[in-house]
Amino acid sequence: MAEELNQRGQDILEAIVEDYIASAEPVGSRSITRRHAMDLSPATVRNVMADLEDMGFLCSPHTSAGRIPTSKGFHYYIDTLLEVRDLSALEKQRLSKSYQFQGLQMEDVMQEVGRVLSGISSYTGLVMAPKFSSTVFRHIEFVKLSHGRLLVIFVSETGLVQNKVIEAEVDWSAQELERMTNYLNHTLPGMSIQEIRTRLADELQLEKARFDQLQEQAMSLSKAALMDEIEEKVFISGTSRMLEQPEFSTPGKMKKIFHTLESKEHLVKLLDQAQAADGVQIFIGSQTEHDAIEGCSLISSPFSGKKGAVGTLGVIGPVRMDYSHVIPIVDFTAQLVSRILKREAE
Amino acid sequence: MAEELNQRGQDILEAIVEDYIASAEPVGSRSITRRHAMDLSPATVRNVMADLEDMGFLCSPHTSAGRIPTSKGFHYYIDTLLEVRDLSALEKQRLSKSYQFQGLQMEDVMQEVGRVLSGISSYTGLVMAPKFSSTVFRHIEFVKLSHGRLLVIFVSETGLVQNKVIEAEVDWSAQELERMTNYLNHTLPGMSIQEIRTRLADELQLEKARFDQLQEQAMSLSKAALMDEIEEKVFISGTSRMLEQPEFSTPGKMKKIFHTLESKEHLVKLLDQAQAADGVQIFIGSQTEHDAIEGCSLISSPFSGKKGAVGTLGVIGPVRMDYSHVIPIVDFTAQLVSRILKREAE
DNA sequence: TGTTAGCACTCCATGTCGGCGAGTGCTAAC
DNA sequence: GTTAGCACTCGCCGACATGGAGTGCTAACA
Repeated sequence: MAEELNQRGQDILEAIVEDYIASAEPVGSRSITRRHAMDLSPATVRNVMADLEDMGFLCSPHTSAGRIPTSKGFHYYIDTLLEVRDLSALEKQRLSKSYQFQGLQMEDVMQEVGRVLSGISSYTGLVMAPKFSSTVFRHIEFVKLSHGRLLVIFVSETGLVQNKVIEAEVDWSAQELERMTNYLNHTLPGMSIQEIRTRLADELQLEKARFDQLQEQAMSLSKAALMDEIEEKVFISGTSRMLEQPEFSTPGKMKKIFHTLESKEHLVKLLDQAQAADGVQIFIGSQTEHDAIEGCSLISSPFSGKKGAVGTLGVIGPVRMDYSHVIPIVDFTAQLVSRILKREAE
Repeated sequence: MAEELNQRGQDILEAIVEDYIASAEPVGSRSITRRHAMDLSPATVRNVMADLEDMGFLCSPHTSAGRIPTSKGFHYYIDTLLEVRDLSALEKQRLSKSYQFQGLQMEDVMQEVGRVLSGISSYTGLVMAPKFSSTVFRHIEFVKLSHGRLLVIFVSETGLVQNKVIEAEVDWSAQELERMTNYLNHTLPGMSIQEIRTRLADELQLEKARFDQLQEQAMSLSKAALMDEIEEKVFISGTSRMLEQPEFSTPGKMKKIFHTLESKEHLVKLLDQAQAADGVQIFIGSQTEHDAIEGCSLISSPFSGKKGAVGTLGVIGPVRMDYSHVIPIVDFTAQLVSRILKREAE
């Protein structure tokens, strides 16, 4: 995999990738010598290109069109050739300003991040909200709906509100509910859902006799409220940006991509993967096992609140994406969001 | 507008509309006589078609293609010719079963309705959740975030949860907050937000001296929490269905439609209009002043909870939509959702 | 030995042309 | 009032030529 490539080969591969990113069209030997001031003749470039093709960095769609980079080519470009410059202070400031966060609640923040991300990058923005199990408990509330049905409202340290309806076995009175609510709101704050779950599981193992009635009731209630995993929330913005990419202009490809973006489950898997590592991650087209987003690349970065990694944001676009532009944006945005989440939790 | 059309004219217009709905292609005189067993010759049909074109029901895209219905033609078809059959008991049952509502909270219900609506109709589903101002108060809760910032959680009679962050002028203590919360939760349930607002406005007119401190504090807090209009929530499902329509297969038209669907504000306006009337409403293409959804039709119906009209659901698709199929579905779904909302509120 | 110029070749994209099919409008006959 | 017939109009499609861009190969050059 770690193929050696001499300086000239690198230069030419870089030129091809950049031209292809700019034009979305196969790149010929001639146009390279013209556009990039190389003191080489087209013929020489052709030789090098033939070598690059043999090595798997390039391929030609037809005998006599130019060449386009393969995913391996893109990989090499990103890993070795691309130098990501940091954003200037001015750019950072401008980017920070595009976000209008004040007064928004968590969900709106996620939405807003996606919106801005898509707006500046000109691609489609993705944000996966903090995982439920990794959020830190701040407040819980029970509201009685019809007989036996309870609405549970859960607020995390970062202000994320989750709610669900549970069917309680017992028809609690308002007083009982209030006492349990108070109990839980005094006991649980500061713990993550994951911690609460393990503690709950532990305590349920002990003999019930050891608990007083209140504790027991509260535990059974919070078990119903917090044990189930809640579906991840993914916010997608600027899907129509996908339509602007020439490589997806045929109806067939569009349909495929839109189905993928709509179903969300593929995205969750992918973003989950990205969450594991830290810093900016790049998934290129076919590399992702799901060929559902064949032809797409994802640039993503996890962001974090107070306790460990909690969410992922990123930009999805064609493989032929402007990496040098988007990578620093994603990177900085993740930092920004992390800072905000930590501030919220003060 | 109320042009007279003899029986034959009606028959032929109906045939053309139906063929066009089925094929998305201009309809010729010949194919009509073939497909619909009319004992008329193509020539006769041609004469009638020429008349219909003069009257504005039809138009021909080219000198010598078939004819396609104008929006006026569609209108006439829907108003006069189309007979909407009710769903059979079996179909109703089947439709009811596709909805899996149990245990879902309000927001999920809206989402689910859109999903199913889009699934059965094969077009794009739209649901506008109950307007905030028309919902009936059930419960309110304040959670302190960082200094001075309060998360307000509001639960409606139907289990809809809304939340927002407010900046309180005073840094209330936990006790004060609890007292106010209790006060509000005892005073307000059963009133609609609209009613609460007017009452609030009225009482603020009176001299402040008449209220005790608790009341005054609670009023100022609930003013901050409930006075602002909250953005309407629109749930869109199955946007990719739009891509399947041949009339939107060109990239340009796709982009236009997707922008419209993404921005939501146009949709809110449109759905708002639909909410005013009761029963199924149909908006055809250019009739909607926003030509942003030119080439689209909307079939919608309001649904209601306990107090008056509260939301709208519908299906959006090409003008050439299968009205006879979709109208009863939208109609019945609206009834179904209304029933469920009323049941929730028992 | 590496680089370059030249040349024949391959393909795609574009434009033109003619035929075919579907449809129309008109007229004359029934 | 209805129908058959006919000339006419277009759009669609396949065939064909053309030009341009690119390639691979070979031979000459430094």
